[in-house]
Amino acid sequence: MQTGEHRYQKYAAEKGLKKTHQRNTIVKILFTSPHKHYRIEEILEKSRKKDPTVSYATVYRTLMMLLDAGVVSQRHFGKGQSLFEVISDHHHDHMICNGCGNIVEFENDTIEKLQETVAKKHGFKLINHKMELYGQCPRCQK
Amino acid sequence: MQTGEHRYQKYAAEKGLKKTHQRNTIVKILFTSPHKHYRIEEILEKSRKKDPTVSYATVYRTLMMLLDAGVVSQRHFGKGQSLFEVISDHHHDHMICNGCGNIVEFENDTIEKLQETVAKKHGFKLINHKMELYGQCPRCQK
DNA sequence: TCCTTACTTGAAAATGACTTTCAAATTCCT
DNA sequence: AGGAATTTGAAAGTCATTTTCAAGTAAGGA
Repeated sequence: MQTGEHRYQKYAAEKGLKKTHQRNTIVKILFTSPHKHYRIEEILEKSRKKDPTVSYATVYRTLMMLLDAGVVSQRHFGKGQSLFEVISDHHHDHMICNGCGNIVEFENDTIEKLQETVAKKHGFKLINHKMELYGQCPRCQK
Repeated sequence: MQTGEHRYQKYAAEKGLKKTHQRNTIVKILFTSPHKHYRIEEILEKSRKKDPTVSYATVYRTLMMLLDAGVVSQRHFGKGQSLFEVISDHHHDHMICNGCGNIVEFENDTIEKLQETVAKKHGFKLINHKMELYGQCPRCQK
């Protein structure tokens, strides 16, 4: 199995990317707290605590690079900014609370299989999918 | 069963909306060719053929009104402009071709039920969901 | 029909979230 | 150290909406 860090290193070597303090800082932040959905601004803030010279543009560019490297994925839940998350080994979908915005990850193999079935029925070759459930979390139901 | 036209009329009456030529034109276009996914620009063009005074702002505002009235829904497939479609009586999800951008609608009750199960397992009250399958349509696979 | 008031409209300016540009600063190979 | 190739931050540019505002209509009453 390959970790995201691993994949990033390989990608950087292949592309001949130079090691810069800013990029290291940003990447490290992503890898040391995975399983979270970050806005660009959030990553920028965290990065600046370690290296005040990091700019929005560099966070943005680093994220684009990591997307291309297949290390992170980008999501748009509802409106507003998009969120980035480090891709882990297990695929999952999201359930979002309309109230507090909290995001729960889940996986359901049966649904995955049915999606494949639906695609086949229409002659599609399924590449990827997006499934988001919106509702009220237990706390926000009161 | 209530048609979209019906729901719009009711909403307009409740809100005391005035009948204007522009709004009538826009709404009629939506209702006379349902089951399609329109960009704002597309609706604007079609409207202008019937009434050249229709502006982008009015199409936009009419769409927002219809969204609020529960007559149309708004979608963002990938990047770019969002699409609007008249809500029909049967719920459905979408399968989009990465090649030609063609959109196929489908429904799958089993998946719907499983989504409900997932939500319940996490204590969520499910309000709505988004499911999009991306892939290659038969034609684009060659 | 004529008023009056509230609702609408079109054009243009404003907004929000990215994206790209460009000159200055770094990295890294020799 | 020297120099070419990358990177960077700040600022300008894009794109798709969203809002503003002054002028233009419906619609209910006089």
